[in-house]
Amino acid sequence: MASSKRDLVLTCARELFEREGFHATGVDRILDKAGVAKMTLYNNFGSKDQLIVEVLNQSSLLMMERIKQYALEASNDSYEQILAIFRALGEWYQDPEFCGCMFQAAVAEFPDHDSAPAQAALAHHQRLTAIFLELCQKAMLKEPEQLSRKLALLASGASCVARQAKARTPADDALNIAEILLERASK
Amino acid sequence: MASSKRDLVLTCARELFEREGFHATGVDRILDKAGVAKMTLYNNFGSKDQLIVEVLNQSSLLMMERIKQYALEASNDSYEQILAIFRALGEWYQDPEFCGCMFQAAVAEFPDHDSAPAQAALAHHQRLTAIFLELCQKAMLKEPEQLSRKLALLASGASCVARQAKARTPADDALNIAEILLERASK
DNA sequence: GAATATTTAGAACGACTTGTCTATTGTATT
DNA sequence: AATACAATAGACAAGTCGTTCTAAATATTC
Repeated sequence: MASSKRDLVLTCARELFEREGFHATGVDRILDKAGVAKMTLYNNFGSKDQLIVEVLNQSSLLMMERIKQYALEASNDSYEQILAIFRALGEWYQDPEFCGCMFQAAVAEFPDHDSAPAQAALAHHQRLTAIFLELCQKAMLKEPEQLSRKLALLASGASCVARQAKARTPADDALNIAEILLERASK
Repeated sequence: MASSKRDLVLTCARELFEREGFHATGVDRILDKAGVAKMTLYNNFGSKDQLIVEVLNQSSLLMMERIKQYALEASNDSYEQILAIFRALGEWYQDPEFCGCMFQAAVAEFPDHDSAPAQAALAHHQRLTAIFLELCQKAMLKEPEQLSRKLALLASGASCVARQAKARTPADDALNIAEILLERASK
């Protein structure tokens, strides 16, 4: 299969970028992990920068799918689905593989606002906000735009704190705040 | 003055680290900006890593002083002082010099949890939480520990989102949530 | 003013980086 | 079986990085 090597590189790169950062992860380490020659990487992606962008885009779509699926499995009620997303965050933070949100790392490592990684991170946050917005509207909650922005802010904050403290406490706190916000927006 | 050169390097390094990141900022760029020879840096700090740590520690203390002072100038009431801190965040994000919270960048660029920069960032977050805790206790708010954790989470989340979107909206949203939380904890 | 530190500019070093080139091996497809 | 393509290992170039060293110039102290 032609694309299997490509996907392999993509996956290995994502794991290393997550764990050790983008700049700190050399191309050679990705190659070692993937067991692939250097030219296969450069033939498929052109450059490390482009590989980073593709990893970010793939990760965002993957994460969105997982979030949506998790919400659907948790409940049929949009209100409950929103809370389920925050419970999912708690489980994510408890995962020993968890090393913080990749997109927060991307904006930190590529501070130029116009850089492709920074824009990919912005797009990711907007996608997350859009998911919340859709659920807020379905649940007939008041001021859904502002509320979805707040929920996305809570998720970002929880991920940010969890990266430092490596506990589920931030997710619990965020969930608790989300419950309060939803309750107020429902009556 | 012996320490003036040292402080100059410290300040220039902080500005460059903030704007362009730690790894992306080479030692030579710091020297150019400070107008200082290479050996003055290495005689004063020993290494770039140590310079980073000192920059982080200095920045944290500086930020804490500013926050406390801002709160004191805003009001005599602890309750109002908490809200004033979130209003200060909004002004900070509007500053054209704002490039995101330095400590969030530090944990992203030094993912190793035991690294000195990561620990400095953790200490910074704990200091911020401690300030909130003190104010919550003075204001006689319910469950001050949990509440101060939540407030710190809000501040982190707002900084995180503001770095991407570069607007005061996240600060306004965080302030709004904080108002809700304080109201609930006061009655 | 002499002696002692400090600071300077700049060369040099070794380790690392991304990316390219080449020559060889493996693998499909016809 | 033969041709076309993909992938391999590894050397290589070119550049950047942090760090050290040296020798001259400057500042500080006695």
